[in-house]
Formats: sequence, C-alpha cells, structure tokens
Amino acid sequence: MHLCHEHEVCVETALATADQICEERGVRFTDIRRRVLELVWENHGSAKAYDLLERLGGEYSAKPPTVYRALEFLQENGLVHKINSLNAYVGCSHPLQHKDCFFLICSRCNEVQECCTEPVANAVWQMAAKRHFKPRHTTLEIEGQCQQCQVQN
Amino acid sequence: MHLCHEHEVCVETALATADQICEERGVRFTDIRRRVLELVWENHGSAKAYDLLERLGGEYSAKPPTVYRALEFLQENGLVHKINSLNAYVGCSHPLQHKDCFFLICSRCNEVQECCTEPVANAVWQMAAKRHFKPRHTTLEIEGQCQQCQVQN
DNA sequence: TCGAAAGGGTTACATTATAACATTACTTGC
DNA sequence: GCAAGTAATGTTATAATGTAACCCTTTCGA
Ligand SMILES: [Zn+2]
Ligand SMILES: [Zn+2]
Ligand SMILES: [Zn+2]
Ligand SMILES: [Zn+2]
Repeated sequence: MHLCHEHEVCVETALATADQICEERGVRFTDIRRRVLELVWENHGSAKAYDLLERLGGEYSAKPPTVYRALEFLQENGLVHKINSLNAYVGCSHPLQHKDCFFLICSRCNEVQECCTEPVANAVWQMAAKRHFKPRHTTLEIEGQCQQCQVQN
Repeated sequence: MHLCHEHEVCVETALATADQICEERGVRFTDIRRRVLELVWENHGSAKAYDLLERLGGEYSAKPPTVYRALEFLQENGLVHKINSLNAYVGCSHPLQHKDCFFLICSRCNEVQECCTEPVANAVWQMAAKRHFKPRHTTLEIEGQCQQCQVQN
C-alpha cells in the first residue's frame, strides 16, 4: 500500500458519509458498525474478517458473528464491498453511486482502487443482453500491479 | 439447470480436449484428475469441492486434499475455473482460448455460461490502462437469471 | 409504558481450504 | 532391468472463513 497524503481525511469522509446514508435510510449506525467501518478504512487495502475481529480486540467482546453482522450491515448499505477473490472487505469510496463497483487490486502492495467506469458496465450489460441474461449483480475484480508497484519493481 | 440436448457429448468433448491438452503440455492426466473433471462436467452448473469429494465417494479413498489437488491441476491447465462468488468450480467450455473467462451465473437454475467476448475484455483493459494498472487476472462473474428461468418465472 | 422489532452476546458448528509428512508410482539415465 | 530422482497420492491434522440458533438487551413506535 502506498502513502496516502492525509489518510485521516479519507477515514473522516467515509464515516461522515456513512452517518448521512444511515440517517437518510433510517437505519442505525451503531458503535460496533462504526468501529468496523473505521477499521476497514484503516488503509486502502482489503481487510480480512478475522483480522478485523482481532483488531476489535476486547472491545465489544467481539466474536465472529459480531464482525460478520457488522460487515453484512455495511454491505447492505453500500458502505463496504466484499472482494470475493480474496475473501476480504474494502470500504466503498463512493457509496450508493453505482449499481456495481469494479476493483483494481494490486497483489504487490494490496491496494484496492474502485473504478466503476461506464464503458465497462455497458460492455457487460451488452454481453448479457445478447444472451438474454438478466444481470442482478456483477463481480469484477482485476488482479495485477498498480502503477507505483510497477515502477518500484 | 436446463436440459442439455445430449450432455454426454459435452462430457466426452471436455474429456477428449483435456486428454489432448495434457498430452501437448506433457502433464499427466491421471485417473483421479480425469474423474474429478468428469464430475465437474456432470452438468452445466458449478460444483462445490466437498460435493465432488462426496461424489468421488470411496473411490480413491478421497479426502479433501485429493479433490483440491485435482482442482488445482485442472485450473492450472485451464480445464476448470473457480467461481469465486460461489466458492465453486465449473468446467471450461473452451480451454486455453482466452486469457480470462467471464461467467453468466443463473441463481435460479445454477447454470453457468462462459462468455469471453472481446468488447468486455477490451473495456476492462482500457479502464486498467487509464489508471496505469497492469492486469494479470480478471474475475468477472455476473449473477442473475438466464433466459429460460425468466420465462419460467 | 408496553410490546414488537432490531441489535448484540454466546455457544456451537458448518464449510472451505491447506500444511506437513509418509508412501507409492512414474520416468529417466545407465 | 535397476537405481535414483521426481511427481502423484495417501493420511492426519488443522487453519481459515462463515453461519445457525438461542437468549437477552436496547430501541422505537403506538
Ligand atoms: Zn463501491
Ligand atoms: Zn501496488
Ligand atoms: Zn474458460
Ligand atoms: Zn436459469
């Protein structure tokens, strides 16, 4: 993962957005949920559920269901995505702005960039339409190397 | 899963292709590997590792590593793909013809169609290029409903 | 204020996957 | 053919990931 100039800003923004979304949706952004989201946002990589659990530590007498329930809530509300190819979770960098989010995942530094460009969504949609397939959810995860890691090799 | 007119043909073709590929690559298409591939091809849905294990039954005194090793071999040689969003495996319908394969996954009948159209691959590649990201492997899994299932609803 | 619904604690367990080491089978050079 | 090396498989144990079920507490709306 590469340096993020002022990562506190990323975290604060994410939490503030989450507050707002939960407010709007009339769902409860409880302490545990907030804390898990904060941990997920600790950096721009993906976080494993059991790592989050460990980092929650004694707080909240956390056990697996504690974390999985929080993650489920966060996913349902678009605040977190699961990266299926890694069994890991990332904070969403623009919650609820897209139906599906796509990911560039650097396997050297573990950074995950979200990028949900229209052309890709369109190409996917057209491919499905051609086969009369009705998509409900698209998983698109691109594993490779980010720019900085290519340079540093 | 919907009827496949003559599914034995699918299976035979898959096994014959596998034979040929292994031959060409100078790798050993052992009994276990062949049997697991056959089981994966039992239908056009995805198969879970532990289901395969069960279906292997007493044969080969199969235990988890037996199946996972076979699956690993089959994946390495492009004969099988893992569907990450399902933790399940499907036979490849056109081994080694693409760098990455894309999937339409019907959550009603469990059928998995492989479709690796150029426009999607290009859109993905361009999105990555724009961010100077060097892709190595793309996971694209589209969950939804197939044509027949939409009709039957 | 009371009852329903949502959230969370706790235990136990299910599912998915791998490490490590022993044994067997195949290959290759002699 | 045979020895030695390599690849494949057997076997045991365990790691990693995820969920069911049950009960109690908190919140919220009537
Ligand atoms: Zn997102
Ligand atoms: Zn990187
Ligand atoms: Zn394929
Ligand atoms: Zn279907």
